[in-house]
Amino acid sequence: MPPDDTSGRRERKKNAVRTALRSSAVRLVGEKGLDAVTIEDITEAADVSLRTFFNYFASKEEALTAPDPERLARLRLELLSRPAQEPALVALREVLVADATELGERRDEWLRQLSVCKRDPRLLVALAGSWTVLERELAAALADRLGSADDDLQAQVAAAVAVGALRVAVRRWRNESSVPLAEVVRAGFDALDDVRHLSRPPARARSSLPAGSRAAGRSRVAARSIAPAPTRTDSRPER
Amino acid sequence: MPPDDTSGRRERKKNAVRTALRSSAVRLVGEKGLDAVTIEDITEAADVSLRTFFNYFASKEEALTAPDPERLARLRLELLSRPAQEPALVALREVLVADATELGERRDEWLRQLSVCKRDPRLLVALAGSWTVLERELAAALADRLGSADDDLQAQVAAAVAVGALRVAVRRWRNESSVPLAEVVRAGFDALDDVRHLSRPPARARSSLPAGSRAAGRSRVAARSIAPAPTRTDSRPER
DNA sequence: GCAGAAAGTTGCATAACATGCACTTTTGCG
DNA sequence: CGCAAAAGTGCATGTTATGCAACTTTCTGC
Repeated sequence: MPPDDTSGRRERKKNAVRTALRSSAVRLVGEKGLDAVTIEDITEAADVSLRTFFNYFASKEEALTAPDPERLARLRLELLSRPAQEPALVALREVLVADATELGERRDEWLRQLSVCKRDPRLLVALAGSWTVLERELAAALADRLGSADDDLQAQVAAAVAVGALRVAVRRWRNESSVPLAEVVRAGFDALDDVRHLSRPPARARSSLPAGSRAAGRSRVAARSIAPAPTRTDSRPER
Repeated sequence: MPPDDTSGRRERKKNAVRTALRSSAVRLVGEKGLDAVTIEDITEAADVSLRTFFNYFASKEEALTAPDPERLARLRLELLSRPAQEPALVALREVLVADATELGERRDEWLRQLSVCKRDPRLLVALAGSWTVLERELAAALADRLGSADDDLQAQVAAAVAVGALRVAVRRWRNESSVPLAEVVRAGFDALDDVRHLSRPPARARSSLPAGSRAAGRSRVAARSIAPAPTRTDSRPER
């Protein structure tokens, strides 16, 4: 059995190379656009050979979107360390909000990465793939936490719902980046709270409800975005 | 301004070519595996030139996963024709269950497509992309329905949640294909119903609740899957 | 119906992508 | 130190993907 694997020169160097490739990719593509940057450009910026790139990523798109393995491992641990009787969505919310807080420290880096992905349909697909990686990781961790089978329906749906809220929140944050990411994420879960009642009239009909209790702790971004919607012009498949 | 576009020889031929390419792709990749089939193989089977392939799809993966534009348009119309005061998730549920019923007629075709996608990580990413296409379409339709802006947070979260449930349901159906797809989808929304309460203890602790009311209409697939979970061996990024 | 416009198909050329293989260098460990 | 495992590299090769310039089919108005 291979030893710990965490810490050690080898592991550190590997992370360094991955990070170098990823950040070089983000920077270059941000400057020139996806198609104007070759993988070779990226490897030269990161000072490794072209061939080495494919030891880390299978494509340019993956380099720009794949979630950090270390972050996934951290999320998994955080989730497992939540109190066992805590409802799944609460645990997910807290873990993801905490994660968003940490990510907020690299705010500009993330914003640029997101805006880069927004531009190219290929990157949107790749980004969708990376969300499902996160989702699977969370679902597996949840199943562990509940001691249930790995394909627990509850766990999968809970993870899907949470990641859905997160995804929408992040998409919104990309436009409203003045607000801390963590707040937007929490607002996303709040919106989830609104939508979750199958048998309730749509949002606009609820303004007459007692607003104090539930709406108390909500962040200001839960309100409708100010940015005018970019008019939908196409409905083509994807790219 | 271009005329109607629906019906007419041109449009019919285009659909025929797209269908031919897609089904050839599914068949060949199902037989030989993704990497053993070149795009040229697919175009020869569909009896068009290699160059024509790229008039329809940007990649092999897209040919195997992109949602049918006609189906998207139909879903949009169905959603818009639901009663205006109906809660978003109810409308989504009914539309998607109805869609699943129609899709159930091409049961084997869909099952093969799904099992093909399951095998290759690239296809899983592409599939994730196609889910988000569906999600965006539904979110836009919902926003229309509510008369709100195109980036309505409620609509986006509702669509994300619904597609999440659908996605998990379809994933499950791939293993439990003896049950009609529509039932599994409905069960997915039922599971959503369980998960949606942020402040409630996890599923296993709720067995003492009055079971009759909510659980009455639930399909039998809502129970834990029989199939033993394929043990998670890796947690690598994606491919 | 017919002429022109618009849309779709095709072949060609070309650069980038992606992978297998063999080889070298680095790292970890006794 | 010396060996084994892991990572990096160069090379060869087939595939993918796109722009461009024909050519063909379909559509529209007259």
